[in-house]
Amino acid sequence: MTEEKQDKKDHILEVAEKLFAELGYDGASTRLIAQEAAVNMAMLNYYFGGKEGLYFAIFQKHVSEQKLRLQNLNNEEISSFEKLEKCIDNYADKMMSNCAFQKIIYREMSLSQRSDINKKIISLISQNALEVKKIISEGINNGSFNPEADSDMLVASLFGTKSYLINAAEMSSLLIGEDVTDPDVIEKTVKPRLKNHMKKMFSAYLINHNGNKK
Amino acid sequence: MTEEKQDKKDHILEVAEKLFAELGYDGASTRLIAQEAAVNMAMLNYYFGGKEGLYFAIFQKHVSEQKLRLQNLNNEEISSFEKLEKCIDNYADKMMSNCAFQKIIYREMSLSQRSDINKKIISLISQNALEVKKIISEGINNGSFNPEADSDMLVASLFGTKSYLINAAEMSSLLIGEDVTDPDVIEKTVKPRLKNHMKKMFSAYLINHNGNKK
DNA sequence: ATTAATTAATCAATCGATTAATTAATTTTG
DNA sequence: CAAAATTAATTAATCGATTGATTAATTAAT
Repeated sequence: MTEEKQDKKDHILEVAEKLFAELGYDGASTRLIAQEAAVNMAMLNYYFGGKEGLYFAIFQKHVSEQKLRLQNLNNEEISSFEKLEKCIDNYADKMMSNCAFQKIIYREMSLSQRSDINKKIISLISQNALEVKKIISEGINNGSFNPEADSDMLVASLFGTKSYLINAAEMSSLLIGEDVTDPDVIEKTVKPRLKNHMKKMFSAYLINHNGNKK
Repeated sequence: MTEEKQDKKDHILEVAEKLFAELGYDGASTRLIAQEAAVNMAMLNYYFGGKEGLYFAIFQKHVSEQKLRLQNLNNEEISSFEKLEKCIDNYADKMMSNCAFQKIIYREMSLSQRSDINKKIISLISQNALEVKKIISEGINNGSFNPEADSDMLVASLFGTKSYLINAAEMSSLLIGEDVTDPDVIEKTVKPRLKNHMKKMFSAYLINHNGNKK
């Protein structure tokens, strides 16, 4: 029964995440979430203590999942650029599985409310961002990367490009000429193009930087 | 009196834009907007026909303002990269004046509601995005840009980097080590670094692309 | 005198949350 | 092991608060 109960909670979390991503925090009413998850509205409060608790639980889930992943990368003995390539692949690969959550995150981050949630987001995302920054800084320090490179802006470009593709999906679709919310298109078009683009561009800027005369 | 009335309407629009950016559409109640703008709540409906009308009016204002600006760029007889540099400067310079509106735009674009507003946004933003894409495509076609470059992804990187800095301001502040919502910091630090970063990176990738052996 | 602008009070609708009642599951006990 | 007792899970109905919008009355402008 504990397993069934957990399945039920997980199902609610899934439905809620999808609806929060589509409609926003206020737009996704508890009534709609309960209806869509086929549970009584009072169960949301019974399980999660309220709407905010449900919202929190979604973040908790992703935090714990992420902690498992984010460990044995920076230990490997490979070049700085190979590390960076792994980061690029990693974030591009999570494109589909994390799509809804990413929408929620960036939307929440752009709001000046719920500062407790905001702090949670920062501590969650900052791990990734600071890790990437560290890799770039290392590359600069050990002389393999362009010494003029701006590690902060590079992080902004890496994360910003992906978030633009996902959060501004309608614009991206217009640009690319295909529906970038279609899983097939993401897998066969967006992912490979994003990976290739980031690697080539970063490589040209960080490694083959022989055009700077000054 | 018509002038006074227009000033009043403009003032309401300013206050509303700020509050919508900070708190989101649902978070900014008409009561709060009216209070903050020091007008009676009923005036919002009297002037704009309702909350949605007020929201619409903000978009209308920016659309009409933009149409004035977006004309005599692509006519100039300068190199493709110089055009691209002008675009970079242009979007970086609008960073402060457009900050609140950009938050609203990207948040709205990531939501699956208000499709009428969404279309307005797409038609507004797509002009800029497609213009940049056109410049890059031209550069590729006339042989001055890296023929392997992905114009769509480059647009995503340009717009995505800026939107990351603004919409994920708390993350950016953590990265950079300064408060990127502070106008002084934007002017003296963020703007020049963003401009320099985008120009250098695009230059390395699009022009000095001699590291590709295949 | 007529229209426009502004106000305070109020409307119905929706929201998240809670209640009390009922059913299911689990534990205790004889 | 089975009946009773206790706890957990689930439901429908309802609560107060807040929302956007509207009204009727008042003031200002034409």
